[in-house]
Amino acid sequence: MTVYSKKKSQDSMDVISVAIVEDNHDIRTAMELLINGSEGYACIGTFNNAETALEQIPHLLPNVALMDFNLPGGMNGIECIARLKAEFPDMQFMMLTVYEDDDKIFQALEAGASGYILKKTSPGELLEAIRDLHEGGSPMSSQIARRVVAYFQKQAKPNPALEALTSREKEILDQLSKGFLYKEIASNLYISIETVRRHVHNIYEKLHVRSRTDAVNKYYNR
Amino acid sequence: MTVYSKKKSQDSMDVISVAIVEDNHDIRTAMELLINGSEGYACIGTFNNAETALEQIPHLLPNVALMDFNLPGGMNGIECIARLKAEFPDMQFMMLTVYEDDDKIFQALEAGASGYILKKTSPGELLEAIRDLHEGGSPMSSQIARRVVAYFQKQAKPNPALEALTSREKEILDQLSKGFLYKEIASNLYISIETVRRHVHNIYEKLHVRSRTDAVNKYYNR
DNA sequence: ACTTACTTAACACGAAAATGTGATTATTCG
DNA sequence: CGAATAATCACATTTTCGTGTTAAGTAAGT
Repeated sequence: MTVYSKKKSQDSMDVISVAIVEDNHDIRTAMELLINGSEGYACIGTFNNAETALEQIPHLLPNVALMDFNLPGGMNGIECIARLKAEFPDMQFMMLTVYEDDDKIFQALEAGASGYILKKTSPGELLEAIRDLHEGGSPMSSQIARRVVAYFQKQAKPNPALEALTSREKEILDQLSKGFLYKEIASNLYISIETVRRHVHNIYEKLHVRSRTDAVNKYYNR
Repeated sequence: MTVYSKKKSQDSMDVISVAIVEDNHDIRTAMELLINGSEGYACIGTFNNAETALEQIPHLLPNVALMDFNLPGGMNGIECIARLKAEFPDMQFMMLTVYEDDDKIFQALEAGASGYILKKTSPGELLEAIRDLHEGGSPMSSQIARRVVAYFQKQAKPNPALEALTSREKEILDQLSKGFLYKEIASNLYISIETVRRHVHNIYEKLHVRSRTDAVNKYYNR
């Protein structure tokens, strides 16, 4: 579990205000004590459920909010982050959980969490991660980072079926994907609409689809 | 905050073989000396350009390749990674550069780099990053991680125009995006095809589009 | 010189989609 | 309780799309 921090930031030692949303009493109290016992950090609020947090945090306006995933009641930490982030885009959220699976990670990041660390993280590293987050970093273990990177790489590689298309066909497909009518494509590429039809037909055959939408979906790897 | 689990390689101290692709002679030699001088690491090849690396690395098969961005000759480090990764998916690539801008980062990750660290990284951290990479992590500074996360979040936020759609309309749009015919949508949702037609019509009006493809493009925020 | 593949083009037919207009139930909300 | 919104169904017309078939000119490679 390594977090490389760009700068250790002893310079501007302004106090970072922190809120904690965590249902487990022991963990919550331990974190509160840790944060309040460390210079440069202040825990200004703790909550054991999302609903209360959602109500109080807008008044407290902490710099950083630590969020557990599982919370009692109808709302989980992800949803709680999403709502708060929508209203306070500058507030920084750190997901603090035991889950390491892709779904949870991506959901959290999409909801607006910028940091994602595991509960087994040491007190020292937690403090460092909080500061890191506050200063514009995205603290996460390199294991977590790998998941995110893998997602990137998966997204990047195009459907190999597209390679079977000729350059002209790719051009046509690109026009199709942009929603142009056949006659528009024909006029854009200075060819007859019948030729467009033929190309489209060949494209559909090669991609094994029977409609524009399916072809475009393959084009975008969905 | 209980368990302290430092993922140092306590288990098998197998030697990690490393190749270096870097045109600057001083940096290259310094890294080579660092790696060969450290237990558990072996530098089995160094190259000052992409072409030679592309030719030799397939014979050396290092565990990890450190890649500079700027290289003399026609090929840069990104392209070099892309080609090698395509042939050797298990080989791990670390981008080692001075650039911190989004484009370079994303390009490197898409090409297949799993680690991305800056040249100013300390020798100790470099070694740690190499081992980390070899063990399945994605070492990167939290600043770099933030860029990646930001990309995620940007991708996530849906087109606000979609909010104007009713839940039923969103449901229809989702079916449209999957390429279903009207009659298939009708049967999937247990409604008449005429109702589907009507919903589609309303959707198009709200999204200001005139075709399925345009609607789907808006749905996917394109 | 002879394939093979790509691009271009035309015509016809039926299926599907888009447009326009109208109308009947639920549901929600002040 | 009314009013607004959402969801449902219907019919007619026009346009676009998908498919089948045929074929000529070009470029690349054996």
